[in-house]
Amino acid sequence: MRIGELAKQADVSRDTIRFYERHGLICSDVDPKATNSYRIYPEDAVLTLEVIRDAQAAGLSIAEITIFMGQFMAQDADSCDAQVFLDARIAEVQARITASQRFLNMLRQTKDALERAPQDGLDNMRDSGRVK
Amino acid sequence: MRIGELAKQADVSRDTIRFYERHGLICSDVDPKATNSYRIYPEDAVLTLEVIRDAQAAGLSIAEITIFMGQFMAQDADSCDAQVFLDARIAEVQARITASQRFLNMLRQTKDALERAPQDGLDNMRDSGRVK
DNA sequence: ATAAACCATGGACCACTGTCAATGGTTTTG
DNA sequence: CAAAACCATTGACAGTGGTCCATGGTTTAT
Repeated sequence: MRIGELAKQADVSRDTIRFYERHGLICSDVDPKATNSYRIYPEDAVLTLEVIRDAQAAGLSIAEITIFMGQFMAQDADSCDAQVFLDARIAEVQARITASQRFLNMLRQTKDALERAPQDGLDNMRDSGRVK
Repeated sequence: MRIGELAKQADVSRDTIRFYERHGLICSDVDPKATNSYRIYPEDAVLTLEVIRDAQAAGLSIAEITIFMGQFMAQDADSCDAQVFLDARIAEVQARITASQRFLNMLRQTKDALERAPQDGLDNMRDSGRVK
């Protein structure tokens, strides 16, 4: 698959793919029996890009995702470092999900308060959704 | 409360507080009967900073959080715009949580695979956690 | 065969979210 | 009272995650 096709299937820009590749997130090679310098991407690059999207949504940096991909793909997983890394990421992502859900509740309460009293502000909501 | 105290209680840097204030996320005023130019923050600024943290974890930008704070606090909530805004944020945050949970599962599966076979890579996991 | 669409490379540029340093004033503390 | 700790303002700097443009080559469609 060439970059344009991959970009279309994964719904990211060509430049983003190249950016990821520069950072070691995805790989490609050149068709050895081709005269051009076009890069060929494996079919599962689409899946990889989807994982990257999820990982970013979960708050990981490009550098962290690169490490994760290495561990996910690796034959040579250094299990000690990997355990430490994975445990840290798991804890962080859990914390982020918890915080996100807390904030989601605030969004919903704000919306509800607004629906109940569209004309006179949110005063009816005061101290109803406060923590502690 | 002065900025240093707020920074300590909310566990953010003074500069970050000033940055947020410049962007309209928090407010302060000067003690009118004071000779200095020190800014005074209300007690609930600590809570505000906690909400900001959650909102950032949920993926909102500073600009979006500013809008949300305005709607949360506002007497003058323009309910039509606010509804649209809140619905969009709710959908986005839900999507991010879902993606984060998907990625969290990958992290856990990777960790489990590593624990089960620390020495010979992750090949035992191949095609076990794939979607579809 | 020629225009339109694609590709690679390199580097400049961008918005965002802070952080730091310099300068000069104020308060607190020993 | 003097040093240490605090404060405000300004503006420069930094890291992250891309995006855009120019140049020049290749493929595809008409």
